Amino acid sequence: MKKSLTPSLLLDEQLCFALYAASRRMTAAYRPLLDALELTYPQYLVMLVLWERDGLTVSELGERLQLDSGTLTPLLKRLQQAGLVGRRRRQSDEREVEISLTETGSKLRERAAEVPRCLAEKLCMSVDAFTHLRDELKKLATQLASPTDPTSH
Amino acid sequence: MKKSLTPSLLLDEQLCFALYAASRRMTAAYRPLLDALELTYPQYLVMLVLWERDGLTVSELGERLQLDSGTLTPLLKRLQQAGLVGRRRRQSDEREVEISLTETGSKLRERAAEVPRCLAEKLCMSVDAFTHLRDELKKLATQLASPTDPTSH
DNA sequence: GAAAATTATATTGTGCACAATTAAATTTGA
DNA sequence: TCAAATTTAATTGTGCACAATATAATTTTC
Repeated sequence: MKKSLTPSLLLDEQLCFALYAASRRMTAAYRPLLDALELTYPQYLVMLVLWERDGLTVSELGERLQLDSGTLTPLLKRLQQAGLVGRRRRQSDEREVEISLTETGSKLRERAAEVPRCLAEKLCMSVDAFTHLRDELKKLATQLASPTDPTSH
Repeated sequence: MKKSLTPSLLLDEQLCFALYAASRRMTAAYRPLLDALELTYPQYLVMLVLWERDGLTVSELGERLQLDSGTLTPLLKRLQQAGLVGRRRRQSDEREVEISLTETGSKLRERAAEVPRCLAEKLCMSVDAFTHLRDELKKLATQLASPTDPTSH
């Protein structure tokens, strides 16, 4: 069984494309469920973070989700427009903008609780396979995030 | 060792977020390499397809990459602007637009050959691990693409 | 305590993604 | 044959991503 050591340019052999395609499929699978909550997928992720810990700043949210202010600022303004979050400058440091759940935003969590359940059903995966794949992806992301280290060969 | 059977809303437990974050990291890892070729990541994917088989229509490219014409049309116009591809209506069916590599586009393949090599180096993964993760992601995408089947429980 | 450096968010611009609609060419079928 | 249905791209509009820059507040340093 030959294993190529010279990485090819064939689309179907690329890890990057499998990842890219799977990620878009995942977002598409969430879409009908999130439509019911009137959330986009990235907005849903922001809400997940806030449901865990309310009152984070924009940069704290960005650190958690690995998104910058150019993405988050307009997204958060849309969530504010939708009445799900409030935004106000911190007294202690006026540069920071604190994002807080409104009562509506807080209550949305109950309706969101079934979203992961619906997805899990669609996945038809064992808990072990789910956990393993998730952790492999986390390792991959960590590896990709590390600056190229020329000492490692 | 307890394994939760009730899917949680915690960000770090989500497969979807691990996938989303890893995919963006992967694109970010390609960016410096593709900048040298003056290609974006989706443009690179289109080139991979064309290097395998030239003269595909827009919809054939879309089928391969799972992208629609709203994404591909402007992207292909930019590749045309960059002198990498040509676009012309087919004589046999004027509805179809055939995308063909220019000589410049064709030659770019040689410079692109080192891109997967650079990435492979950064990944620090065995060929087996690489192949396994890639195939797991393909299976995941397939599973997510299937219409929800209520008979499956 | 004021200038310089740093930090945090916002703004601008480009390029995807994708839904929805439109337009044009081709195929089908009564 | 010719009207209806289908197919294929293109267009339009919204919402991310992210680089680059701007703006404003705070901290540091002298």
